[in-house]
Amino acid sequence: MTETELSKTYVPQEHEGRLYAWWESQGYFKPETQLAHGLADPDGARFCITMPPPNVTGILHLGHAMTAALEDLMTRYYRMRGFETLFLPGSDHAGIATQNVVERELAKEGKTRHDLGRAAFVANCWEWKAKTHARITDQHRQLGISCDWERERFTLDDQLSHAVRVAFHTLYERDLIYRGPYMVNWCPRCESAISDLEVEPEEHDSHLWYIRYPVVSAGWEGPAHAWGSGRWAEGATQFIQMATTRPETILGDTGVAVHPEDDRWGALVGQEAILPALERRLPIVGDAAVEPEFGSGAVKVTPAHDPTDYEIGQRHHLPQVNVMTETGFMNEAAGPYAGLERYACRDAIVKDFEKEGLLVKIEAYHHTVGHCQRCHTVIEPRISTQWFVRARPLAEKAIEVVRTGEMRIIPERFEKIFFHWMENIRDWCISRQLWWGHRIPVWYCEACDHQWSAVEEPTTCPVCGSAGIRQDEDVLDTWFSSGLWPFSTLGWPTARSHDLQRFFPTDMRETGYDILFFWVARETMLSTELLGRAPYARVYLHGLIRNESGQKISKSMPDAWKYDPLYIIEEYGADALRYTLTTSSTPGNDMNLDMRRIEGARNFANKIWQATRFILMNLGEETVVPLSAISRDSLLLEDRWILSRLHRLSGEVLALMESHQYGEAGRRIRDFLWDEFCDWYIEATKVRLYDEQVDRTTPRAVLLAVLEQALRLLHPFMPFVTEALWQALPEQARQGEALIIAPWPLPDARYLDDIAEMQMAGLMELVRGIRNVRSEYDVQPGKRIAAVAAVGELAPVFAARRDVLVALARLDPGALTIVTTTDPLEKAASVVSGELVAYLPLAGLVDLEAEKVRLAKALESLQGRIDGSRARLSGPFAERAPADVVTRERERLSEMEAEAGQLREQLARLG
RNA sequence: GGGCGGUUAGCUCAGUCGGUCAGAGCGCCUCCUUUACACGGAGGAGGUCACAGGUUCGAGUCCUGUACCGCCCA
Repeated sequence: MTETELSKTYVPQEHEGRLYAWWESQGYFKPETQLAHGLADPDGARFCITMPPPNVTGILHLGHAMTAALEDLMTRYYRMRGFETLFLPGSDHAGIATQNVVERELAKEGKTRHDLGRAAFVANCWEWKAKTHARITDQHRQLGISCDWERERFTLDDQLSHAVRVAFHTLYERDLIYRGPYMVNWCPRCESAISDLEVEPEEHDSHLWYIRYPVVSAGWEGPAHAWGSGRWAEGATQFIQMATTRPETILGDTGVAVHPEDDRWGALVGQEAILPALERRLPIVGDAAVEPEFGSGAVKVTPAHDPTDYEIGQRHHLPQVNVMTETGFMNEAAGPYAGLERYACRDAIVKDFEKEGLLVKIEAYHHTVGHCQRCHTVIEPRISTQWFVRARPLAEKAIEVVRTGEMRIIPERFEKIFFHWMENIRDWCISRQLWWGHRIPVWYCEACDHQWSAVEEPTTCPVCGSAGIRQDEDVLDTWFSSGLWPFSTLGWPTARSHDLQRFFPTDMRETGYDILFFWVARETMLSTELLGRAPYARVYLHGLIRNESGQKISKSMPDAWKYDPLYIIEEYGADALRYTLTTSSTPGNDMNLDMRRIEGARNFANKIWQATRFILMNLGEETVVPLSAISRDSLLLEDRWILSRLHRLSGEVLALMESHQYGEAGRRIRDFLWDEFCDWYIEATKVRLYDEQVDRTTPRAVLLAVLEQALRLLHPFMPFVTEALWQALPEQARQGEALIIAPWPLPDARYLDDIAEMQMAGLMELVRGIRNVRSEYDVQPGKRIAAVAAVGELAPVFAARRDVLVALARLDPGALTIVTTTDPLEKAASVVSGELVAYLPLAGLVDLEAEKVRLAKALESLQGRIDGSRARLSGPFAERAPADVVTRERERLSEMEAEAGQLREQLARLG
């Protein structure tokens, strides 16, 4: 796979598809291939990431792209480092979400899942999964991720389902899973329980209804007239007043509670109120949980429909009366309101209270209401028999692995958040009244009532032998199966599975901080409990991606299409998107994605494309000589400089990658390639490349070597363009058959050259100064001008590279004098940089007055800095600051003083 | 109510042992179609690093408080 010619600009679409197909067909994404090529040692270091499985409900968004970009960045880095690397992809069945989507599709045909029956409905879900899964996979391929598709997993795969059963069974046997009737969060639309985490609190403007119930007294034993007659409470002499945000729950009231020491109501404790409409007798109880400050100081108690009331009810043995159906309608217990939808009932009951004179007032009230994360329906607290995981013992182990550092979270501050959540954890409701998912592996015997959990499908009751057994109808929370992901995907519970032994515990979990509790916490708890180890060594959390105005990107936004990863890839290329995502933010912080940054990244890809084109078209006819075959003596200043800079960069990038500072690493690589390699080194080599009289082998070798190594450094950030360019390089300039499996460039200290860097810095400073003066005097860009450079001990160095100076500063080669020192020239503009000076006798162009002003201004600003530096050095700084810092400051001062001296001299000359 | 994050050039963002750190990209101004690149090159303008204290020889960088924005938990 080689190319002979590069197109005029980089067109991502021409390369991405074919390169990805080629990589995949060559098996480069597989650890086995690395071993077969001798690129990794089966007993050596390894690196493994399991991909956070996307939901099969829809399409990938930028958050997924972020995850994919970062994971693949790490994967490619470690693969090149020679670690045996596995990036394992997969997807998630997303119980509620998928079921909702499929139900919505059915609803279009006017059907419900009950019309189809369980088996047919699940079959429908599988069809949906097949479609969306294909789309998601295609998107991941377009992003260019190098995951091992042959190891792809899905949470409902046989093996993973087996893992779920083993996990459930194990926890069940350890008494870490139990079943019972408790207050849960119920979604009336999903008709299922959901966990605490799946409830999203949201603020609402609502009302506080102040109502009153008549209290039984000597003169009034109860209503004598029908509810709705307007005379229901006639004759009552005493009322207890309270406030509620949910009038429909009145029908489930089984008591009234007041604070025992409340002045207003305390005396009523022990008496009874009559529940309007239903005429149930409600004991008035004293309970310290009642806040005397809130509302009227008395509260109605609805144990079956409110968590707090549930507690109060438990304390005072109040009955639990459920007045609603699973779908949020009032049931027969609601008496005259049975059959009404819960909010219709609210309106009706308020109206009736008003009619009966029991509505005291209505106040506007702002409060938070829980909503279903998946369908946004208002959650109804409900007593329901569900399965739970005892979270506390699991949480303790999860806390432990983070405390000991076995698992570290990046950024570190999330460890505190993790601890806080774990320390206050509540039992996890894991049963869902759905059809799409892992059915709970518990069976009940009709004959003897035995209940047991099993891994293998039983046919008879193990106690009485009856064949009359039935499996629990419910399915498990999706997060229960995804909580097993880092090991179920590697073969657990088969302990001797090769992948499990080789790759577990895994090395990295990359995901958004928004699912730290949902997923990372569950994975950690299940892994520590079931395998006794943290599931991974590191958790790297990225932030949320918003649009450039900081708004959360949602499907309903009119310009949502602009933030579709596929659209961005089509428009700018996958590399541009990936580079932007990996270099524009820091872990744990949200990011406002600005398309201009993506455009800049695209431009960068094109820039290195152009640089490579330039190099390739200047290689000449002769065979390319690799840098290793070039004598060190033939390296000139700029060669030594760029090689030194490259190896310094390699060292910095290595340190940054190892400390997970990927963004900074990517930016440094860009800065090197664009600002140093392209703007200075390539420009400097033109002197030699365009001269047939000189040695062109050396610059060609250096250009190729530096480019090749820089492409390797950049590859994890921009895999496609770097591979495309690398393939275009002559074989002598690269090792191996593909950049994706090329060795990671490690710094070589032999190339570090402080002297060359210092000398080149001087040359560059002088060139910048000359360009500046040219610009200020409006010298035509093409015009070559004369110069006298007085550069002290650098004179021989500059003299040796005078061609470079001439080319970069556009000097007249016949009129350049390089000397150690010289008297200032008259009628010349001067350039001063430290001790280096250049005089530009711009005949006819130099306005002496303007030049004086210009130099005086420069001197003034310099003098300010000199004064500051002197003041520091004469103060306590000189004694208290570290020696090297003081030394550096002294050097800086003397350099500035030298420069000031030069400026004064020149000013004096100008009069 | 508790906790956390953010506030750096017009815009989007970097700045991890406190000492050329005041930066990048885009935008803006001037010039340039020079045989890699106008998805470009050269030069330039632009910020009291939210505010107030404190620690220190020295603070965008550490501490305390305040304001505004946002998030999480209860």
